[in-house]
Amino acid sequence: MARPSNTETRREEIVLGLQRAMAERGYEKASIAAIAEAAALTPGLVHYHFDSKQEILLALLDRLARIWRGRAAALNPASPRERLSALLDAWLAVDGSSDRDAVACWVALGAEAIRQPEVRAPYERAVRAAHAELEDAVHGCLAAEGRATGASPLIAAGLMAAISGYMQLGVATSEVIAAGTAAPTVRAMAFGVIDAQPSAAPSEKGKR
Amino acid sequence: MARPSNTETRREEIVLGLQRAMAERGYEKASIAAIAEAAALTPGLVHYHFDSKQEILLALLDRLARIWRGRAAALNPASPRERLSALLDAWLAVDGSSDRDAVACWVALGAEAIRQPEVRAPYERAVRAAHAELEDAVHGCLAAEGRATGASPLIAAGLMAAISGYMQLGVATSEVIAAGTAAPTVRAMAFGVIDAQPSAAPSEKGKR
Amino acid sequence: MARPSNTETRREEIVLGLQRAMAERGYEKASIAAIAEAAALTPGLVHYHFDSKQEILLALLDRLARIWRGRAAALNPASPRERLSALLDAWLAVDGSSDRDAVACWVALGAEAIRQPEVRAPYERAVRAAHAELEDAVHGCLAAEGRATGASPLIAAGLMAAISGYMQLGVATSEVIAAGTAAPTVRAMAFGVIDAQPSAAPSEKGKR
Amino acid sequence: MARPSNTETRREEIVLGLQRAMAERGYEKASIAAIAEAAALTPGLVHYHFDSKQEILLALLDRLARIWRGRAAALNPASPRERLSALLDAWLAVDGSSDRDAVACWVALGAEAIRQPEVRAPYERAVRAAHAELEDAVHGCLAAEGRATGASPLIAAGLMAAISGYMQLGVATSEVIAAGTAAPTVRAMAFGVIDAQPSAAPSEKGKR
DNA sequence: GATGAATGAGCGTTCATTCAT
DNA sequence: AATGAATGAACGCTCATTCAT
Repeated sequence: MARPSNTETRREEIVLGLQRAMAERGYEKASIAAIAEAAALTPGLVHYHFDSKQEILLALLDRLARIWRGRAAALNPASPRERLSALLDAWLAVDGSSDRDAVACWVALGAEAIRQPEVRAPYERAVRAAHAELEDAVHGCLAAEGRATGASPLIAAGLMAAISGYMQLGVATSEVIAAGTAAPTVRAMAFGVIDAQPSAAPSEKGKR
Repeated sequence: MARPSNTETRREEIVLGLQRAMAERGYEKASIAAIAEAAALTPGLVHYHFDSKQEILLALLDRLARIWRGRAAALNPASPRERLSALLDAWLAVDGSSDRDAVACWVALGAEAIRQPEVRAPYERAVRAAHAELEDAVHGCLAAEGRATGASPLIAAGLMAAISGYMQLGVATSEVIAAGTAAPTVRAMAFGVIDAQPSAAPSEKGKR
Repeated sequence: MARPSNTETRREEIVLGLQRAMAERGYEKASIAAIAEAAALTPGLVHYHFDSKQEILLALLDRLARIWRGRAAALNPASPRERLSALLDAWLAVDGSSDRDAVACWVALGAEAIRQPEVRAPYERAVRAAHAELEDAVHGCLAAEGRATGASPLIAAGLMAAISGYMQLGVATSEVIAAGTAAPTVRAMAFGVIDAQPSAAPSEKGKR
Repeated sequence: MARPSNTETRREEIVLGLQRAMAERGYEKASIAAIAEAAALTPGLVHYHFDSKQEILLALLDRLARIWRGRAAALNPASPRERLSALLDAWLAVDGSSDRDAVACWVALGAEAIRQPEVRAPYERAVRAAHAELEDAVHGCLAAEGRATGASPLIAAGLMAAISGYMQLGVATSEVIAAGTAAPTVRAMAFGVIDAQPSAAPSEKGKR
C-alpha cells in the first residue's frame, strides 16, 4: 500500500475549517471555498472527503458534542453538589478563541436545528444527553439531602436553558454577560432551587 | 390628485412575510421570492418598499422587540415578586403559531447578531433593555425583603440567559422542554436565588 | 380649458434631468428615477411626457445639437479665417458646469451612437451638419486666398475629428488637455494645413 | 498530479468575448451571459476567472493599450517626420473587423472613463503615454529643422485629440470619415502646424 | 489523494414600463 | 396632469457540486 490513508486527518482539518469559517460568517456564508481556505486545503479536496456540506456540519456537531461530553467525563467530584457544579463549569468554561469559535458554532448549530431535520436530530440527541447528565446530578443532590426528587427533570431543563442562553448571549452580545460570571450564577440558581425542594416523603425516599 | 401611500401597510406585510419564511427556512434561505410569496406580493414590490433584505430583518427585529416590550408594559403587578413573575411570563409565554414563529425568528436573529454588526447593535439594545427591566424587578424583590441587592445584575443576567435558552431549546428541540414548564421553572430559579441572598447590611439598606 | 398645458416646460426639465444624471452616471445608469430626481419630479411623470427613455435621449441629442448650432449661427465674422476661427471657438468653448455636462453627454451620446441605430441617425446628422459648416468655412478661406479647394472636405473632417477628440479627452482625462488650449491648437492646425494648400489652377478657381 | 492551469488562456478568451460583445452592444449591455456566449463559455466560468465584470473591462483596456503600444514600438523610421508619420499610422490604421471592434471598445472605454474612476486612471495613463510619444516625435521634427520646440506639448495634444476623434467618428458615423483618409489628414495637419513654427532663437537651440 | 476548471441554479437587486387613483 | 404602487425581466454574482486530469 503505497500511500497510507490520511482521510481522518483531512476530515478533522476540514471540520476545523468549518468551525473557524462558520464562527465568523455563519453556516450559509461559510462556503466550501472559505472552509477550504481556513483549513489550508483546496476546495476540490473538501468534496473528496465529504459528500456534502451538511455532512461537514454534522461532523462538527459531533465533534462539539464530544468535546463537552469529554469535559464532563473528566470530572472527579467529591460530592453531589460538587458534581453538579463541575458539570456546569464544564459547559460554561470558555478558554481562548478556539472555545469561542466552538460556542459560536454551537449557537449557529442550534439555529440550523430549527429548520434542518438532519441537524435537529443529532442536536437534540446531544442536548438530551446533557440534560440527562444534569438531571442525574441534580437528582443526586436532592437525594443526598433527603429532598423530593420529582422536580429534577424540570430543574435540569432550566439549567440546560440557562447554559444555552449564556452561550448565545455570550457570543451575540458584548456587554450583557460579564466574563466569568456565567458558571457562578447558574450554580447559584441551581442551588437556590435545590434548596427550595421540600423533604422527601418517607415513601418517596430514594425513588427515581 | 395623487395616489395615497400604502407603504406602511405593505412594509408590515413584508415584515410578516419574512417572519413566516424565516421561521421555517432561516434567514439566508428566506429569499426575497419566499418573503414575497409569504406576503402574497410580487418579488419586485419587496424592493420597492425596502432598500435591502437586511433592512427587512432590522424591521422585524424592531417589531419583535416591541412586542415583548409591550407585553411587559401591560403588566400590572401587585407585589415585587408578582412583577418579576409576570415579567418572566411575558417573555416565555408562547401562544399559537404566530408566537412560535416570533420565537424562532428571535433565535435566528440572535444567530445573525453573531456576525452582522448591523443586527448585533439593535439586538443587543433589545437584550439590554430586557435585562435592565429584569434587574429592576429583581432589585425590587430584594429591597422589599431587606436583602442585599448587589447581586441583582448577575441574577438578572442569569434569568435573561434562561429566557434566551428556553426560547432556543423550545424551537430547536422537540422533547427537551415540556410545554408550559419554562415560566414556572425560571420563576423557581429566580425565587430560589433571591431567597439565598443575605440580609442587607444596615448601611446598605435601600441603596441601589 | 381649466389647466393650461405645461408639457413643453416639463419636457425640458426632464431633458435637463437626463443631462445632469447622464453626465455623472452614463446613460444606462441614469435611471428614470435618477432623471426624475435630478429634475425634481416624480418618476411616474417622466413616462407621462415621454414614451420611453430613449426618447428623452433623442430629445437631449436634439437640444445639444441645437445649442452648438445656435452658437455658430450667432457669429458675425469679418473674414473667412475669422469665420473658421469663430466656428472652432463655438464648438470648443466650455463655460461652467452646465457646458461640461453637455460635453460629457455629447461624448456619451457618441458612444451610444455606435450601437443604437435610433441614436446613430440623428447623431450623424448633427455631425454632418457641423462638418458641412466647417467645410464651407475652410472652403471660404481657401477660395479667398486663391488656393485649391479640393481638400476642404478632408480638412473639415480632420477639424471635426479634432473637435470631437478634444471633447472626449476633456471629459475623460484630467491632465492631458490644459484648459483653454483646445481652440487655439485646432486653429493652428487648421491654418497650418490651409497654408499648405497649393494655389488653385486657373481653371479651378472659385469652383466648388 | 494536479490539473494544469489554463487560466491565462481562458482569461484571454473572456477578454476577447467582452471585446466582441462590447463592440456591438456597449459595456452595460455586454452582460456576463453575452460575454460568455461570445467566448463560447458558460456564464459561471467567467466569474471563476474574473472577480468582477469591471475587472474584465480593465483587462481589455490593458490589452488594447498594449496593442497600440506594440504597433508604435515596431516602427523603424528613417527620419523624424517619418517617425511622426508612422506613429500616426500606427494609431489610425484599422484593418479588419477585429480592429474595428478594438476601436469601438476604445471609444466605449473612453466614455466609461468619464464616470468610473477605476477605468479613468488606466485610461488616462494610456492616453498620456501615447501623448508623450507623440510629443517626442513632434519635438524631434522641430529640433531637426531648427524650429522652436515650445509648442510640442500642445501640438501633440492636438494630434492626440484628432486621433481620438477619428476613432470616435469612425465607429459612430457611417459617412463622415472616408476610409483611409484619417492618417493622411492628421499627417497634413501635423506637418502644417510644424511648418508654422518659427526658427528657434539661437539661445534656445536644442533645448527641451 | 489531490487539483482546479467547469456547471447551472439561485440569489439580492435594479429598472423601464404600466396603471389605478 | 400627476402620483407612486406594481410588475417582471434582466443583471452581476455566489456557490455546492461534479469531474477530467
